[in-house]
Amino acid sequence: MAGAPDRKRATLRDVAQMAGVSAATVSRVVNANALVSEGTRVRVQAAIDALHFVPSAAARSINSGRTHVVGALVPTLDNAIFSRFLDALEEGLAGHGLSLVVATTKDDPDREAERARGLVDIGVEGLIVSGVTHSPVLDALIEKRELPVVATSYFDPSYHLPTVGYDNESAARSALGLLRETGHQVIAVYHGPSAGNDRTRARLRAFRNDSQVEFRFCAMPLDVLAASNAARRDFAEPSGITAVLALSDVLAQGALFGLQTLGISVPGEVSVVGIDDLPSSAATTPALTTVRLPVREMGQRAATALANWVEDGMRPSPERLETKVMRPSCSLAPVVGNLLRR
Amino acid sequence: MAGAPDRKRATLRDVAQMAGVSAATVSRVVNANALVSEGTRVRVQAAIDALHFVPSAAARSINSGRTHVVGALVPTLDNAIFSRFLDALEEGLAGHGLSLVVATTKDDPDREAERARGLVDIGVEGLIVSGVTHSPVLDALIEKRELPVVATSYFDPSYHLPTVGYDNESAARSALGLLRETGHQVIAVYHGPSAGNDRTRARLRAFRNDSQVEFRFCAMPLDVLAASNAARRDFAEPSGITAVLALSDVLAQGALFGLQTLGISVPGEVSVVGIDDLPSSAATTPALTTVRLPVREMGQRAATALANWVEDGMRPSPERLETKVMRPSCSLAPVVGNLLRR
DNA sequence: GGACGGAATGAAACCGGTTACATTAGGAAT
DNA sequence: ATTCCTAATGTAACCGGTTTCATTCCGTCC
Repeated sequence: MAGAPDRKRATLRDVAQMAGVSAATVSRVVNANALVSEGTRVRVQAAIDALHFVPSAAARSINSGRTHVVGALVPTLDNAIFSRFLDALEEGLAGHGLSLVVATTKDDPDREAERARGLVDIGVEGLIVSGVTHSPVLDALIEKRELPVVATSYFDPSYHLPTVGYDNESAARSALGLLRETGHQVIAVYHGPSAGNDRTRARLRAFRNDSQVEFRFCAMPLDVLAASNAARRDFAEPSGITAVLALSDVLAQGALFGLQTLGISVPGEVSVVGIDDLPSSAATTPALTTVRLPVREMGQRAATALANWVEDGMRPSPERLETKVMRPSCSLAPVVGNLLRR
Repeated sequence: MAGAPDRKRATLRDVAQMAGVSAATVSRVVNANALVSEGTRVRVQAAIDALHFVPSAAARSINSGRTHVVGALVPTLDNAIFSRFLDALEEGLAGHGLSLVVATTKDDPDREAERARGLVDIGVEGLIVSGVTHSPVLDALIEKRELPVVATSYFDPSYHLPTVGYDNESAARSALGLLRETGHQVIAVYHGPSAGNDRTRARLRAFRNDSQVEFRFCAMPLDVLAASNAARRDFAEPSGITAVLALSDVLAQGALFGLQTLGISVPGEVSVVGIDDLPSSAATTPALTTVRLPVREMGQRAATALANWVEDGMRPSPERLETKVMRPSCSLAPVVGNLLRR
């Protein structure tokens, strides 16, 4: 509304001059320091308002050495499991007075390192990363700055950074266990890209050396339609497969939808098991049998761990979060039933 | 691994001293300035490496006046529609050399204002907000700092901030139009909380003053299970309702799942229409009829608009993004069919 | 051999705050 | 009235970079 006079933003000294006091006094007023008389405070505040003065964050942090910002590197936001995690993480960090900068890596270690460099350049005080496989460039950067970094979605107490997460292999083994107990012998394993994603690779390790069960591995993009199409392909004609084990719920839901399109009953004819436990997995018909990954809790724990490290220099201990089988019988049936039908 | 000698982080002058040069020269080396001899450069670089020197972001931005950080205020990350938007936004901003800080508002204007204050305190150069209804505190803050702010998920060229978004009322009207054309006269409208959410309120305006159709409004938390339960309640016994119009796909999916649980055929007996077009909405059986909101594009456009404003001072013009009816016949059927059955 | 020009470097001011320390004034205590 | 203490405020250094301008050194040209 005003003309063009105030081109540059007002500084603390501008305010001081207008109020007829010293810079120190203005600083005191801004920081609610008690040692300012009421009269002065009012006068200074008037000048602050008149000049639209807002203190510079950069100038502040140059003194305190703090930015109150931490960064998170996640594969993508376009997957409910990460966004839930971030939702909890953001909330937890805010509770500690920290802000969260996000950067997506698309599961590419080089891109991750590049983004991490960007985050460090803007002054993050700590970092959240996913998994334990990272570019040497990133490791060097972390070491160079002695940057507090917490690795999530993975539990490995021997890793050189503290991990806050679950055991991916064991989660997959839980899912597999359900299928074995109920007699399934030919299982389609649906999973997302494993290159650049050590969580997926860890889950895949649950299927090594198994002489009793035959696995049909099927990699696909991590999206519902891809899994639906895969199921439509795999079950178009009899194949002997009696179950789909999806390494993430997005794919399990897709498989379920694809089977429904084919008119194949779940769990009557084919069993479906997932990993994640997305909110929507409880609502499908039938509800999905899945292994719950406690991502909300992981977000809170990671927030606290990183916040304490950043604020008090307390390097956190690794934390293992328990996974849990949800709705074990909803989309899962003994194989006898399936065999009878197909 | 080293002992405890280097407690404080190395500064530019530490490097200068070790390399036996002036601070200015170190600065030149760090910034790849051409006017440094090869020998000096090597010597300085060695000192930088030895001391693990990383320049301070704060000290940098105090000179440039730039932080290269912008903030986004969204209701929640725990909804695919926002996280997709942020995914695109983050990517777009990164392309302009800007980092993104996220803060969640839970649709509470006070919390929004408080978080905005936090973002300004850490030095964001611009802001992305959702909708056009904000706390006066936030408006004052924006005006005071002359902060570039783009409002999204809403289109209103008369709003005092530039909007990049779609017309919510018209999106809801499109959905309603589909149901009217096919003869539905008693429609359940499922929607999330409208307090603090002007997008929802705008969508609800599409249902005013309609003498031909009877609406049964039903507010619920924005989550699949809530909608599933609502449907199970509403359709447990004949009610005359022939269609569910959900103001967001999460609820439409929930309604679909709930109906399936009851054994009610969609669209044979009841039609379901949503708004959003989540990726998973294309995969359900039947696929959901829905009004697509171009949130990815909105993220890109908002990123460009804000980036140009921040970088070049070019205040963007409002941008209207088109919504589009998707899969008009999948979960929608003429009412004759429904009437015959119920 | 002296003047000139450009490359390499340094000294110091500066950015916008914070803060340790000095100074002043006014009231209480003696 | 003198002394002492404290509240209120100012002065100036400082944080860690960037940048302007001055300076030095050297090769070149006349």
